[in-house]
Amino acid sequence: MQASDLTTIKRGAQEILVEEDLVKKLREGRPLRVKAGFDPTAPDLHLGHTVLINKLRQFQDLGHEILFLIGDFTGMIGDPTGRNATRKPLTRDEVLENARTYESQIFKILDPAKTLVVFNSSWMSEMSAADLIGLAAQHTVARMLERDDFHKRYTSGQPIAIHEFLYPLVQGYDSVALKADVELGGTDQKFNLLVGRELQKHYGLAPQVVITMPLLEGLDGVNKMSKSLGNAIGIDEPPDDMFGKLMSVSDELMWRYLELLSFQPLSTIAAWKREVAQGLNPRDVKFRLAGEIVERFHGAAAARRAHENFVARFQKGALPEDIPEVKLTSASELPIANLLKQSGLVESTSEALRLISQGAVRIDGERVTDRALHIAPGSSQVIQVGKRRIARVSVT
RNA sequence: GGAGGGGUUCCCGAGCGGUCAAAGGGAUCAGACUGUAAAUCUGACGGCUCAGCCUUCGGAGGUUCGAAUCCUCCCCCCUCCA
Repeated sequence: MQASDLTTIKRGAQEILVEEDLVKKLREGRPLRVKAGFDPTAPDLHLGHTVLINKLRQFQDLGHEILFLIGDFTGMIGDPTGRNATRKPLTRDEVLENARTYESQIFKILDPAKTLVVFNSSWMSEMSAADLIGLAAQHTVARMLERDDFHKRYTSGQPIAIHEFLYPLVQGYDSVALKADVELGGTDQKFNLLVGRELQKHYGLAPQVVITMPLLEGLDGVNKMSKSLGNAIGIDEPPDDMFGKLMSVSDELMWRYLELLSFQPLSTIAAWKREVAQGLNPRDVKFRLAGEIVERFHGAAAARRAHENFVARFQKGALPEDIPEVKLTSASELPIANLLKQSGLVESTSEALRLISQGAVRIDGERVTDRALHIAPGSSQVIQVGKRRIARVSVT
């Protein structure tokens, strides 16, 4: 083991439990079995998820073996206490379909040759009721209640279904079945990851090292990145959107993104920090960040084009290259507010009128000031609403 | 099974008979500025055939000139006791 290996592993990690164990395992000089578990639900990965995947990638680069575990067993049972009552158990086919989607997404970061995708149903569905009860006997209710969310729910009187206690045990048992040396997870997974350690000891294995990764903040810089909060950057997003969203990250948050998302060495990032302190525009560092990330998911050419488009559009105010075309039909003259709504540029005529009075609407570059403006059929023009909504609208 | 508390506009959360399309905060959007879709400041933020009108405060009825606010029934969530 090289001293630098440990530095690489520690980068960005929230916690390593227990670091001495990790050092010991690394010293053995064999490829370690590094596990990370994922839901079998339809993956729609965003950059927040890639923090963990990047860490897996670093392990690969150091010669270790990745066990990409898909938790299909629990997914196929379904979780009746889930907030969403309509949440249905997934079928075998859906799980396989989702697994394929995972692969297509994660292999933009991971090396397929060093990644083993495994399903926990392959050992869990073999388990008998007696085995399961035996597994459950390895843990006590009091210890389960130590988990923060269980504790909160219990003390505030919210229900906890029995099977919810089983989920951490199943996840922990996965580590037993896989003989994992290391397991990675988000900080929110700490408890479950530690259960894996306990269970491995019970089953006579060396306990895995637990590494927790921080949850990446979303574009707002406050909440964790999540699709439902609308502050996420999806890894399948078009290059221009991805680039623009990364540019919209605040100057402070940019450094966090660099630490957790960039593959640039920490020494390089430190050098950039010094440059900014000496007067370099933080925007230019953000360009580097945005360029690297877009390149990772879309390739170098797309990254270059996204950069050029961004400069043209937001620094020079040019129109984007691909303006969506909208065709409307109308027998008579169309009030501007209705035209905006029908073209999908705004959600309601009320919003349209509001935006016009705020000076946000432009037709062929000319600001619209007349709320009552009518557009005659047979015309075609480029309409902008704010900086980012734009369409070529023709009325026939 | 018994006793309480609560369901308000995207979210949190005020309001408790008229002045309520409903305070305040968050999110979002726009404008200004700029170094960028950073930061900051200002404004907007239910819908419509838009200086007017229509529909919202868990659901259905009712009282009243007038209800998010009062009454009745119903649905849902939570707490305590059993």
